[in-house]
Amino acid sequence: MAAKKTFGQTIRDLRKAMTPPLTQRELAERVAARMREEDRRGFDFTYLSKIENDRLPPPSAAAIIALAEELGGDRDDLLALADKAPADLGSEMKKSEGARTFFRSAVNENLSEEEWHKLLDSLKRIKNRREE
Amino acid sequence: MAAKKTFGQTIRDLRKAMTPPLTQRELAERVAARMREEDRRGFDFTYLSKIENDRLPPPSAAAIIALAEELGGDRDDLLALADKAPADLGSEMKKSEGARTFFRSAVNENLSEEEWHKLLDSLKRIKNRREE
DNA sequence: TCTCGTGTTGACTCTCAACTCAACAATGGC
DNA sequence: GCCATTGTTGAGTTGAGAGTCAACACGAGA
Repeated sequence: MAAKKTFGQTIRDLRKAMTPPLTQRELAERVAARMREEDRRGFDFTYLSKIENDRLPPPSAAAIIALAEELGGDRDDLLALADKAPADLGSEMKKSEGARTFFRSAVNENLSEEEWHKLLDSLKRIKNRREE
Repeated sequence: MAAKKTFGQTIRDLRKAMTPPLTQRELAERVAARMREEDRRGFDFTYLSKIENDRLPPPSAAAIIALAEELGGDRDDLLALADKAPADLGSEMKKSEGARTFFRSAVNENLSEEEWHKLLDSLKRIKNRREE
């Protein structure tokens, strides 16, 4: 099994794999432009440099999503690499009573990996039903 | 349907319903004692006062749990009232790859209340299957 | 009336995440 | 050799969350 790439390495590889390759300045500029529409935070190329070298932890979820969009990477994969799950949970839980109830029950049940997998299947079925 | 009590009102009512009723100073002191074992933060009675009057948002999850324990309230109910994720959700996410994957997908799908409800049904079915 | 216990308030502090800024180093074309 | 582009680094900033502290208000009893 190949050693898992770090978040920073992954971003750097994606950036260089673009045609044409982007510089840190270009990428950071584009990500910043995307982010300013949704969020109030910026994204400086020097920050990107540190992230690519894993000298700082991965950026905010908003920044990761903007990166994924600019680089054509998979947004979920990048979020997972950055271990950002609990952050997004908060906002979803605020919006949705159903989400709160569900997660409280799920955690209380102490599910196994297999059972989480079954739930994921249920989710996929719900999603497909919607798209029909 | 009775109007939902705020977090602050709920805490105040629980505090006064104790036998004997606690003062803000007493309760805050006990909560602080409990918290210092787990956490590094304190809990001042003037902070409690503001919380009971809903002049500040509910405290940290650790403080809410300590409050629930001192007051004999239901910990998950209080957490839900405060719009906080269940306390152990964070650790659940760290432990379980399946939980992370499921959660990421669920949040990205932006589910409706009804869809969350369907998921809860799936969860119940899984749980029942286990108990047979 | 004094003061004790209890509750309230405004201003301040502390910490952390998520960045920004100024300066400098390395590399490659001219 | 010069300088333009690209990347790196340490120090500093900013905003939000989670409280703390000093001071004051108010009613009940001695």
